[in-house]
Amino acid sequence: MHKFRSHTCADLRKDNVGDTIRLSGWVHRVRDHGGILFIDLRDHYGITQVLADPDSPVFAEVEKVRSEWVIRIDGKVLARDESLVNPKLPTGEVEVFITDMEVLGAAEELPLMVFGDQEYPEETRLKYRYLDLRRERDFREYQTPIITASSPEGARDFLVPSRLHPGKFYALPQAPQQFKQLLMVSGFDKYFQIAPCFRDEDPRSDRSPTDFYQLDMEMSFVEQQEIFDVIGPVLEGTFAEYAGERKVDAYADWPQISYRDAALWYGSDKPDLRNPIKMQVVSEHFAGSGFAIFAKLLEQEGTEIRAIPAPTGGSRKFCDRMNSFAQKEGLPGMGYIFWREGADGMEAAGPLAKNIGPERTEAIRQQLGLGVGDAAFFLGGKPKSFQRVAGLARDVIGNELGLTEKDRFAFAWIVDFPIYEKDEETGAIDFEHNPFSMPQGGLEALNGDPLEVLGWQYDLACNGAEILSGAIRNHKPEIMFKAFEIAGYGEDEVNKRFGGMVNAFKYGAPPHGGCAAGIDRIVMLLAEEETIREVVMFPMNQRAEDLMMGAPSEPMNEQLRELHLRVLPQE
RNA sequence: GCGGUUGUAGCUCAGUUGGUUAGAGUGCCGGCCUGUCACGCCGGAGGUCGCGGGUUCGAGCCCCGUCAACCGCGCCA
Repeated sequence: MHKFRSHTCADLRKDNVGDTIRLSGWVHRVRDHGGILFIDLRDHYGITQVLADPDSPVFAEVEKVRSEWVIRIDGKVLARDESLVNPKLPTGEVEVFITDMEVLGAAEELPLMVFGDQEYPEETRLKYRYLDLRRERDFREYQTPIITASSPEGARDFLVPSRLHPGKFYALPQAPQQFKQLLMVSGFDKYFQIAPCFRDEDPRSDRSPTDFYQLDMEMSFVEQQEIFDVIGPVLEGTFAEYAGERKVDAYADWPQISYRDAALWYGSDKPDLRNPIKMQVVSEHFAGSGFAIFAKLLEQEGTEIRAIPAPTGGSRKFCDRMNSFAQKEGLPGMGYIFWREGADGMEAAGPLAKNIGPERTEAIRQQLGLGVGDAAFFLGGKPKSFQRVAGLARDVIGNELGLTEKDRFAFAWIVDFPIYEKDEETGAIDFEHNPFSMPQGGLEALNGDPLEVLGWQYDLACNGAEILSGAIRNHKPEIMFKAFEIAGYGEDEVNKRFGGMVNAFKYGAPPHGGCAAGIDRIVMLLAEEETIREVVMFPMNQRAEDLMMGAPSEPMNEQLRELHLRVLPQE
């Protein structure tokens, strides 16, 4: 017989009754009745109830077993009496009478219970990840990080010192970006990879601090829409596969929204379209009105008043709560109007309505299409100053009023991103996203106002998260040099940083484009988890530390000597 | 780098207005129990209240500092 098992803990059925078998696994749960003792024995595949009584030659040893010990048992498969069948277990019609037992691995008192639904703080779960992982089942695929080569992408590199070239460093690739573009230049036409990406940036709850995976693809001789038509159905199918009862919007219905419109309507470049609220510009109703704060504001250049309609939000309590929400987020406040049933029919309430008078208030109501029981919130200033908070407020309003649909995956392509942005403090022009995108209008467009130039560049948003981004690439060296020049990088600098790729473009590069989807983030959405750590096998904590392995750690002196490195003491 | 929240038994948590010996559940140890499947019943052990300082007759609770975890901003596809 096999040293550890003849069957897994999910195998045994009525057909096996009478068989002598061998199982190995973890002690999931012990129920000791004195004269009879039950153990739920667990392995990766399932659970089988095994038992012993004083007739078993190893009864005394079985009594000593505790949770999470690893044991091997030999025994005889018995049918359970009909009244004793456990319908919760696939193996519930049988049980195994223990005739021999070996302790393969005892366990100390556990810092974290594998059994049950008790929740544990993340620090505990990460430090004892191997125990935490025992609590989950049904894994189908495993991934571990793979270190490959280097490629600058805009984020901070992870550096790896070179032993053979003292003073030089490798870097881990932030994305396979340049390599896949080089493959297009080679003529391979279509490429995909599930690619590890390494970035040394400060963590967020939805962003792994060191490495993550992308479903990466690239195609030659295509335009933006063709890329959508390839990756869209793949993602729709992927979501549908794992969505269960939840609704997945059909690819054909995914809207394409310009970056500018997304900012205006949703206050975000990754809008959650499960929420039906769409913001609108209502400046005209406040210009020269009796509400001095907004009226004065509008005299400055580049300012706007925007409204967030809130159907069914028409109570003072709710409106005040949203106002203090805005204040908590650092704005002076958020004005509001709400409409209620008055003595002579509908009346508008709230301080704003009094200030601007009934005619302007009514014009706003009509523009926003609101009625009795509804409310609207107003934010003013330069859009950049309040847009983010407006987007957050839209989320909160949608959720609190129950307007945002649950159990649905809603997608939106965000297109027409500007290529450049202006630094508010220094006034310098820099790339808004990565520098590899083709400007709409080509070289000619770069001769005008850089801030007006849009790129063939796009994201895909799902339920308020960015799950994919991509572009038609800039494959023409002369356009590339010009694009970098506008951002303040000379030819030398471009050659130094992206020389390999720019050089390749000189030898017959096809037009090409592609995208990369964030796999970890997609899994996070499907699993409805709030943090990326829940869907990563061995995650780092919020400070980019591996609590289980104790990484990062100090190197040994000999390692440093070999690498010709010396560590400077911290300031 | 900045801001917020949290830190009490192995683990998850409660702890009132500052007042006697800091509690519960679970786990652990001992006893009882032959049909449980979150088994049940009885008993017991287990505490640097994150750490340091201060206020007070008296601090888990108030104040200051510090450390750690998490969340957010800056940063970043």
